[in-house]
Amino acid sequence: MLERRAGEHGFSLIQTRLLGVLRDRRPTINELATLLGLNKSSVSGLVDRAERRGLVRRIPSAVDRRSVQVALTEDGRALASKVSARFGADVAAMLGPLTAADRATLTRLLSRVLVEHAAARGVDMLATGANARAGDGG
Amino acid sequence: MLERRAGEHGFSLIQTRLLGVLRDRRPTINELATLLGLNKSSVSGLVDRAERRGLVRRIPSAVDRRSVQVALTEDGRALASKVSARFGADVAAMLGPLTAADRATLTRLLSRVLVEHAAARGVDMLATGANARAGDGG
DNA sequence: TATTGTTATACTCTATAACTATA
DNA sequence: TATAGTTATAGAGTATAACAATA
Repeated sequence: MLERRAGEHGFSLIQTRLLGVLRDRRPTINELATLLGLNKSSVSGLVDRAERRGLVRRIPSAVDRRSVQVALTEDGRALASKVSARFGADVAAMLGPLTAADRATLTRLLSRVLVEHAAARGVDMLATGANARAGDGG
Repeated sequence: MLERRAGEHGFSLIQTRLLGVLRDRRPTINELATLLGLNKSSVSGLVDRAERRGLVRRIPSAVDRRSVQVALTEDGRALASKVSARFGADVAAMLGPLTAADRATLTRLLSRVLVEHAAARGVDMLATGANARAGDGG
């Protein structure tokens, strides 16, 4: 569903993940590669294409002249918010048939599965707040 | 997780979906395009690459000489089974932390959400048996 | 005329390896 | 020497449009 919503705005799942990751970070290319699980050269091209569309920009690092920081533009932030909101509405609609009590149960069980799955891989989802955001690539 | 398991055997998610779809069907290129949600020219290339690896073969249709049927080879079937089994084990391990009762509850609630979501799009999951198979592209 | 599948073309996405600028 | 990022290259995956063969 996220991919379909992104497609409505003419961009891909990985571009959506890029925008999502940048909503609360200003990472370097290397950090982005780790966050997205990609090679740094892949990220370089990804950022090129997003920059060409005016969604992100490269900011030279003040402390290390080899390095750049990648940040959302206003257009990029607006697009990320719109796609995220629509995706959230999709999920809400999908859960509509359940009673409120069943939705609460489902949320509790799934959260536990996901948190423990992440913990088994050394990621503390409760600490980062990643569990509260949709489409952030985490 | 499915993509990661597929990657262990050197192939992609879409190739895995192709093999999964072919486990109980022998569709034409056009039918595959509908099943996978792709353009027929994309499917033509997809089948080319799978055929080059010996995983599928093209069988000329007996009734329409324009048409071909795509079928798994023995190698393709073995690979599909192996990836499917590993993915099933991944899911089982992920649900391990839950009690048996919680697993049953989660299964019941998720099944209902998915079945109704499919029904809203005109797909009867209970009739096709698609709900009983992992990695079949449905 | 219409349909099936392939091919030509163009673009995104991905990785590896080589490169540059800086550290 | 080591690291950050880019570029060259190669390949998969995708769509559109044009095409050949068949219906």
